[in-house]
Amino acid sequence: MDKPAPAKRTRIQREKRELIREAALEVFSQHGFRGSTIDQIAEAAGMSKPNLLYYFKNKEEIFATLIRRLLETWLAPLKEMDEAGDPRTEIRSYIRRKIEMARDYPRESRLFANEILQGAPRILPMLEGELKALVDEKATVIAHWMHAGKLKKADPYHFIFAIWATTQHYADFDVQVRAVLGPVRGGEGRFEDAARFLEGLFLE
Amino acid sequence: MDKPAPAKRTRIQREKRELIREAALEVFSQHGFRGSTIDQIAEAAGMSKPNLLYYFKNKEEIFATLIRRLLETWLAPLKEMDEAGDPRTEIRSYIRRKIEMARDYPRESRLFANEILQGAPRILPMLEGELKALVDEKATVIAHWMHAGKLKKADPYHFIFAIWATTQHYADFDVQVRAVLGPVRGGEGRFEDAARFLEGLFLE
DNA sequence: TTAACGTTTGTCCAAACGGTCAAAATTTGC
DNA sequence: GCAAATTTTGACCGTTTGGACAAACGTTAA
Repeated sequence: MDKPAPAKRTRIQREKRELIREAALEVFSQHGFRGSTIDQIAEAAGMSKPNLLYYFKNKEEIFATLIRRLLETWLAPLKEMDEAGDPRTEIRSYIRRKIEMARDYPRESRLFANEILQGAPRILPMLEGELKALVDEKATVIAHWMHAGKLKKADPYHFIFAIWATTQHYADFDVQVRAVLGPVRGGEGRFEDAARFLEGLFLE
Repeated sequence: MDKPAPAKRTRIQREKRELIREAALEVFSQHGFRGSTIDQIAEAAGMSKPNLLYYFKNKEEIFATLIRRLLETWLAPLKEMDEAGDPRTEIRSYIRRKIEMARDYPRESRLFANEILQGAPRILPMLEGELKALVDEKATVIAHWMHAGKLKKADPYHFIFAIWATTQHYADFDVQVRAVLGPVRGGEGRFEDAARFLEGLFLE
């Protein structure tokens, strides 16, 4: 009789919850939190609203689990940046991974952008905690690389911001990018073009 | 007895409409279109909902006038880029202007970002028309500068995208930037730091 | 077979929302 | 000073929305 509150989930619960998350990602990333309705998500997941609410307590909770998972995905590429590796190779790989994410997971990128735009009401603590700590660490690494003459000297924090901004731009502002590039240059190749351009920009 | 449909507006109408636009910018830029209510805007403007609706037919129309004005502001800095000027000076000025806009008009930037994120439902034609035309023109100018050896060679379209992305990042992702930089480096000086970094990035 | 448990649905509700309207209050032009 | 025009307000309406609930349906394992 209990709602699925504890972690002991049945097979159906695991499947349906995943189905709902997928549908919610689709809807939330297109319309934002307040712009999305439970009905829309339920329909996208192929079930009725009360049925959906059997699996998630409320709209907020669906969004919360989505954001929680998103942050993992989001921090992963930066975490992989290895102090022991070759600086230029590491930066190049990081840019590549970020551009691939913009291409393959644009919905996640937009969801994240949406949340930050609204002032990050639900993830501010994580930005000030986990994210800041990670960036502090990697900024130090980058600073060392620059000091050793392996990279052009610059502010490592703004260097990271610039990589974030430029790569995510191709997911978040995709409509604008395609509108400006037109049907020819705005085709599938645009991500490869972008990657090449960004490598040149950030690595001389 | 007529609603303010024609252009002949009274003093009060001009003042109140401006007041509403200001309030609407505040609210829309924080919550997006669907996340904002007429009541919120009315309260921010210090008037009742029916009173607000005396000046604007509906929510959509408030948003429309805001977006229309926004696009002017938005294209202005790029328009000012002068083929006859010194390339490096022109680019530097453009970056400066964009960073100043991120600092002084973050609400406009967020409103714009919000609209694009949702797929630009209301301004797609303008992106494909006016904006594309302007970028095409300026990309040609930049390409000439690069060809003449005045700037490092790169794809001029992605060059422009990168300037947009990095500068607007400081308005749209301000919360994140401040969270990561912390209270010390995240103070007022962050825009100046950003400007210096970006000049270095884009001009060698 | 059947009892217990898990899942799904139809119905319903209260609050929030966009927007209308007529009447009251105020301002303006003569 | 007054009539006409403009501005403001309170009350109201239909719709959408998030969410509750009990009843019905399905599954599983003793």
